[in-house]
Amino acid sequence: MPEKIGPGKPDRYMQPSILMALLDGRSHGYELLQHIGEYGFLKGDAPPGMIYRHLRQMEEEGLVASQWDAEGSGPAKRVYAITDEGREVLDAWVGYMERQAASLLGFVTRYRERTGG
Amino acid sequence: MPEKIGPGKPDRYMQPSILMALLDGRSHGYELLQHIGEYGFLKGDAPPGMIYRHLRQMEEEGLVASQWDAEGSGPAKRVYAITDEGREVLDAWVGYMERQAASLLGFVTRYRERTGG
DNA sequence: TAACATATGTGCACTAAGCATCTATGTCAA
DNA sequence: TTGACATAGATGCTTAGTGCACATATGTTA
Repeated sequence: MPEKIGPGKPDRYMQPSILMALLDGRSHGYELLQHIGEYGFLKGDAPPGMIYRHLRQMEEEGLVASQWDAEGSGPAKRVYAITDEGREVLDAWVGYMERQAASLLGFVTRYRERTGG
Repeated sequence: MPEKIGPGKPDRYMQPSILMALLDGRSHGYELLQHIGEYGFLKGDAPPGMIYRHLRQMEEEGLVASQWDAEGSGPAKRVYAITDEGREVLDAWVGYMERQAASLLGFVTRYRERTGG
């Protein structure tokens, strides 16, 4: 399970961002697009194609579960919810992110000490 | 110049690690291999092929400069030194890493508040 | 002289990103 | 009533970067 997190995955943190957003309740791709930027890991908006691919891959891995929702206005939505396994993976991600933050701050400190800036 | 740093580059931070190590003085690939793990961004050792490719690409970009050193024991080494441009890029990296650490800690805090753990 | 450590590289398969594009559906205004 | 627009989901293609195995060369030492 811990092989699912951490590098070599890039530092956009799409997966934990999606899982985190789903902690607040079920949602669908198009809606998630507009919220996962809040965490500060994306420059602009996430490319739309990206999030759908992530969601489907995460469903294959059992981290989220989806069902179609044709209610409401507009076209049908594929609505996702986080699973117990998703919660575990998110927890592991948070641990990794904490360690990563510590490494980053250590690096920054080391640099400032050397350059006196 | 700021396009050279940040995502989509992965979070192994090879480039800033190499530049940082070269702040302490000129060095060569094989030696750098054994030191850049100290910063905490690599699981085990960096794959040897990786570092040589990075060094040559960084030389193309003008961040480091090399010359052959046949002195001393063992085979000749290609010894690298950081350039002024390399120093600027490292400085930009450090700024990026500081912001990244802040985002990470923000994410972690948000998670802990939600889950109470 | 064969094994080993040092030192630098190349080749290939795989993954993920980035971007453009495509499909479909519902809404609303001219 | 049809054409524009917003919503929603998905695919195709190119490129970048990784990971791993392997190749090459030189000096040291048993």
